[in-house]
Amino acid sequence: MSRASDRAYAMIRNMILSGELLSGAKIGEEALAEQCGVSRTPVREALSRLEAELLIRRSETQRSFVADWSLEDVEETFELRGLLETRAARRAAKRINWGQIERMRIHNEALQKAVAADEPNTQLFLEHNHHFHAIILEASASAPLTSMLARIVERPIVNRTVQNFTFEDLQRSFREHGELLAAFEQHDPAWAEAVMAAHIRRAFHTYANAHMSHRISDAQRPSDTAQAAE
Amino acid sequence: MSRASDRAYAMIRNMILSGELLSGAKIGEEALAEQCGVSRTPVREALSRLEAELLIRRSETQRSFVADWSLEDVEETFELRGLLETRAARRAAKRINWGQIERMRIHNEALQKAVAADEPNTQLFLEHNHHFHAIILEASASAPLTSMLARIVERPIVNRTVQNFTFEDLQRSFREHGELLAAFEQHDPAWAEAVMAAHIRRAFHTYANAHMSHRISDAQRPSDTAQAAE
DNA sequence: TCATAGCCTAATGTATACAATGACTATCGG
DNA sequence: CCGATAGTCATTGTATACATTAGGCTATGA
Repeated sequence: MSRASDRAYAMIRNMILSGELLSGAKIGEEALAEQCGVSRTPVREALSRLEAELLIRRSETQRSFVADWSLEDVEETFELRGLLETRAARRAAKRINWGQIERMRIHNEALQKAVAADEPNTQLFLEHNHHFHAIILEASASAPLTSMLARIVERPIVNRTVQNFTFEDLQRSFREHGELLAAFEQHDPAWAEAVMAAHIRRAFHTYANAHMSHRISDAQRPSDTAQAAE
Repeated sequence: MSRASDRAYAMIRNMILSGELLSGAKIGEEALAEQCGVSRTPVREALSRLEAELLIRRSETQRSFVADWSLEDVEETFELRGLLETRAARRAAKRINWGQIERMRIHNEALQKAVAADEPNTQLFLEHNHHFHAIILEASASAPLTSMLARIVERPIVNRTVQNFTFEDLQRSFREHGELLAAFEQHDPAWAEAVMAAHIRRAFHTYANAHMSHRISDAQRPSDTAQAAE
């Protein structure tokens, strides 16, 4: 992959998710290029990607702004994600093989260890969580579905959500993954679908609750959360 | 909007959909730039968009190829589109206002006139069809949903499909739109959803049938559209 | 004092030149 | 004769300079 444009993408996304760039703030290509230490060309490419992920909004005249997500937008996004991941789970349940299940199991255990340690490693949790869900997509064997879920919005939202997870939330996530695995072992599409639906719906409520209570403190502290690029 | 990159986008998409560029064919930026009469910069932007729409596939090493869609991929895409448009219809039924319904009605009548004339104007049909569905999205009042449906795949597929529509197909499409309007007038989400689901499902079968019967003749004639000299 | 028009500034769109990287080929050694 | 390696060619990635366009600011007139 291209080094400069990826760095730019990661840095800008980081700025947005960490709150360094406020919602609705105007974004200048030149300024970003300087901050990222690259030219405008890769910055423009990064902005395109971020726009596709809905992290950036463009005015009629092509000026870029940080997208301002209402809670309704976030809920709708969760529901769309639910729609698609649910479908992926159903397809995967029919097609998944032993090797894939085993890989999922490994990631799920690693994911639990990451947060069970004395010092929970959220970053590592996200890493394994991502792989876990990626294998489901792989097993769903649908290029259009994969492309849709891979590109749009989901991950930023997931990441933001997990920042707000408590220890119990993380444990519950781990258990729900276990149930998914059971459904996959049985190759039971209906079960897998249902578990996935609940999994994502719960995540939304966790997000919503945390969002409500943290909203004020978020505005006050400039945020220290680091974000991993792909 | 940017003139050059839009032209490039339109031209390249056209080449792909018309079959001038064969499935799996390698795409060179330089060559395309020359054909489109623009520099590589807007071509690169166009390729990004086309990649997001899954009309172009990129190798691990970033070389571009025309995507080769299996019938299964197309079906899956139709189902995903159905999932999303169905949802949009449901939301729209609750929120749509009289003005929007009226605009839809106008487009639907124009759309019928376009193909009822002595010489059916498919292009015009598509234009009004697009507006008709765009108003539903507008009425659904969901930014994430709109973005998802607007960007990904749908339109190219729709266009390819309509190429295969017979006169009766087009008339039926018109009538189904009418039924959608009735559901919207009643603000009946369940009805709107059901009609939309049927509308899209029928479109898929029309596509599939036409695809089947044309497949052989397609394979036999080596494509009468010349490949550009290099 | 307010509104409008024109200029000026700043930001985006495009072209081109250059750098880096992958692919292909030819030659040399086994 | 086959395979591997190195060198060359083609293609993509990045930077920069230039064109174009939107938006704001100021000045002038009513």
